[in-house]
Order: sequence, then C-alpha cells, then structure tokens
Amino acid sequence: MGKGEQTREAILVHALRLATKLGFEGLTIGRLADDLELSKSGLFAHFKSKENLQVQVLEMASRRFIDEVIRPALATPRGERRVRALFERWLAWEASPSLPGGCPFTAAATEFDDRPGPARDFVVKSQKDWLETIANTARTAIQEGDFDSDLDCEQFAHDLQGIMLAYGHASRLLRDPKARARAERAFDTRVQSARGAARTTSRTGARRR
Amino acid sequence: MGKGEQTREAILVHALRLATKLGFEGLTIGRLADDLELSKSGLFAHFKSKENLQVQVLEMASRRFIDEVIRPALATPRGERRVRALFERWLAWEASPSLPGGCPFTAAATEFDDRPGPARDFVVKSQKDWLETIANTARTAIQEGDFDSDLDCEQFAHDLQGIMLAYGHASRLLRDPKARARAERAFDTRVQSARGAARTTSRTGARRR
DNA sequence: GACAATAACGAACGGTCGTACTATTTTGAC
DNA sequence: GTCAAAATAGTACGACCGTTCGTTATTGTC
Repeated sequence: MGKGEQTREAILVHALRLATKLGFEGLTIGRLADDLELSKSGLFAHFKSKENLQVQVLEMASRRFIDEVIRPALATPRGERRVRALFERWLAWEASPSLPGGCPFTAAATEFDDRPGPARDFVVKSQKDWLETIANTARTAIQEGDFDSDLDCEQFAHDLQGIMLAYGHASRLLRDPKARARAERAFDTRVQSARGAARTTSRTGARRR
Repeated sequence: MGKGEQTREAILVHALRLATKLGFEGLTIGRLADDLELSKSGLFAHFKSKENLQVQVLEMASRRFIDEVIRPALATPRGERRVRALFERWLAWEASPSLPGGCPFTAAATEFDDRPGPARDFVVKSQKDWLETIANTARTAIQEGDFDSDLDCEQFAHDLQGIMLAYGHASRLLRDPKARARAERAFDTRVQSARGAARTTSRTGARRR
C-alpha cells in the first residue's frame, strides 16, 4: 500500500467518525484537514470533490459492515441461530465505539432521502442489499424448519429494520437505558411470531435432522 | 394578530417545509429570505438567532402534530379504536403534503441527537411526551378490555415508534410502494399480540360492559 | 543516487453562512 | 393626520465553504 492509499485510508477512518456525529453535509473538508493536520488542498486532492468523499466514506462504512456484521454472522450455523447472530452483530455495530454518532447509514438515509445523487444511490443500494440479506437468512431458517413456512421474509426484514431504528432513536436521542432491552424484547417477540403456531416450544434454534 | 406575527407565521410555515427537505442545519436564513422575498436581515430580526428559528420551527411542528394527530385521535372512542386512530393519523402525518421531506421530528432526532442545545432539548421532550401519549392510550385500551392487562405499554409505544420509523425509511429512502402496507401489517401484528391470548377473536374494538 | 511520479502545501477565488449595525418604511393608536 | 413604535431593508463583517492552481517536498524505481 503506497503512501497515498495509506493517508486516504486514515482520512476516511476519521471522516466516518465525524460523519456519524455531524452528518454527511456537516462533514467538512476544512475541519477534516485540521483534525488530521493536513492542508485543506492536500486532503482535497485525494477525493477531487466533496460528493466523492461522501461516497467513499459510505463505501468504507459498507465494507466495515460486511466485515463486522454480515461475514461473522454467516459463519454461524444456518437457521434461527444465524438470524440471532445477525441481529446481535447489528446491535453491536450500532453501538460501536468507532461510530460515536451511531449508524452512518441511518444518518445518510435521512440526509439523502430526497437529495438525488451518487451518495443517495449508494445508500439505497446498500439498504436494499442488507434487507435482502436479512430476508435470505430468514429463508434459510424456514428451510431449517426453525421458522414457519408462511413467513413473509421481506416483511420480517422490514420489521427488523424498524426495531433497529427504534433502538437508535431510544438510545441516542432519548438516552434511554432500557433501549437495548427494548430492542431485544421486540426482536424476541418478532422471532417468536416468525416461528409460527406449530413450534412455539423450543426457544433456541432447535437442532433437527 | 399584528403584522409581525403574521409574517413570522408565514416564515415558520415555509421554514418547516424546508427543514423536512434540507434538515434543520441545511435550513438557511438566506435561502428562506429569498423564497419569501424578504431581506435577510428583516427575516433574521424575527428570530434573533438561527438556533431560535430552529426551535420555533420545532414548536410549530409540535403544535401541528397535536392538532392533526393527537387531538382528532382523542376524539375517537377509548380502547383499541383510539389506538388505531392514533396510528392512522400518524401515518397521514408522515405523508402529509405540507411536510414534503417527511416527519420533521425524525429529521431533528438524527440531526440533534448528539448536539446539545435547546433544539435537542425540545425534540427530546416532544418525543417523550409522544411516547407517553401512546402508552397512555394503550393503557385505556387495557381498561376497556381490548388489550391484555399484561401488556407493557412503554414497550408497545416503543414498538410503534419503530414501525413508523421503518415506514419513513421504506417510503422515503427506498421509495418502496409496499411501504404503507408493510407498516399497516406490522401494526396489525403488534396490536394482535397486545390483545393477548385471551381474546384473539373479535377484531374491532369489542364493545363491553 | 538520479529522477520521474506522486503527495502535500499555500494562497487565493467566489460564495454563502450567521450576525451586527444603522437607516428607512410601514403600521396602528390616539 | 400625527407620531411613536414596530417592521423591514441595506450594508458590512469575519468566518468558513468547496474548489483551483502553481509550487514544493516526498516517495519509490532503476
């Protein structure tokens, strides 16, 4: 990795931190340069436009999300266990110390939702992919016999998204100490109902076959 | 109402519209003055600071929310019916044409969640009040016998918040045409489970006594 | 160690930001 | 219609915005 890549990476790391706290518009090149003790123009040269910087920050966030949430969860056994792993990693992501202002995608979603451009496009794609990942994981849980075959997996994914958004809302804005418990309870209830009427007895991912 | 009040009101109306689209930081005095064909300084004089303007916009949003969501819902019969009315009005609020960028509180929540100040304070208070209103409405539904007496009303309120946040996410960012159906389905499921095991038969607010 | 390529810098640009002042116009009470 | 008060306009400010450009310093290759 050449010198350029190296500092570009360092810039993005810090930029991601800043973006979670100040938003992607509040993320400013001058501020970024000051914090990293670089000249504004030197920093700027790495990205050639602010829009580009924003997109690259989002791309880094996406890479990290895959590394810290999706990949480890996919390493756990298929079925409800994996759905739970996905959710737990997701919770940890929301509260990660490297994201002091919370989930960057949540911030980007509200900032870009009616501002067309490559940043919006990227966020939309990321979110769709993520929802599909959740839905697919739920589908494998059906295949494993953990979830009811009548389960609407897209609805399930949508509902998890809501649970997570409510968690961010409660923990960051309201600073509610019960936020995490609320999220876990909402998740358990949702999973419970995804199991369907047939198998409400066993709680933990029920080995079968 | 004097002339001053009148234009101040007009400014706030437009400022609220703008804030939903551009956010509360993106809401700018120059832009506002241009749109309304006022001088920047003339407009500024009404508020004396941008922070003040932001707070007054939030106050107006709060008044409107009470008028358009809470008050009409409280005029419907107690019990599950009222909970449903609350939710339906809330959905309409999210999609109101006078709020082209969606719910201003959602925007404010993510913008101010880690920026201390009177704006944040106001949003926190508003949201707490609102959650309490939902919880109280759920409590009356328990009293009416519509909801299970074991229901955790704060959790119920929290869950509705999540459903609504997911709705905004799906409709505004993803432009998902099924967003509304998803929200309604999630709501129905949640209400269903709030009814408890004892009375899953009657669907609509079941008169009793 | 020479030397092209790359990276970082410094200064400046036109704009816009929020805010402060002073002047001018408009309003409303008597 | 007068006249103080209230509302609006005008101008200017210092700060910061994203971006450009020419220059200097650093890097990595042969």
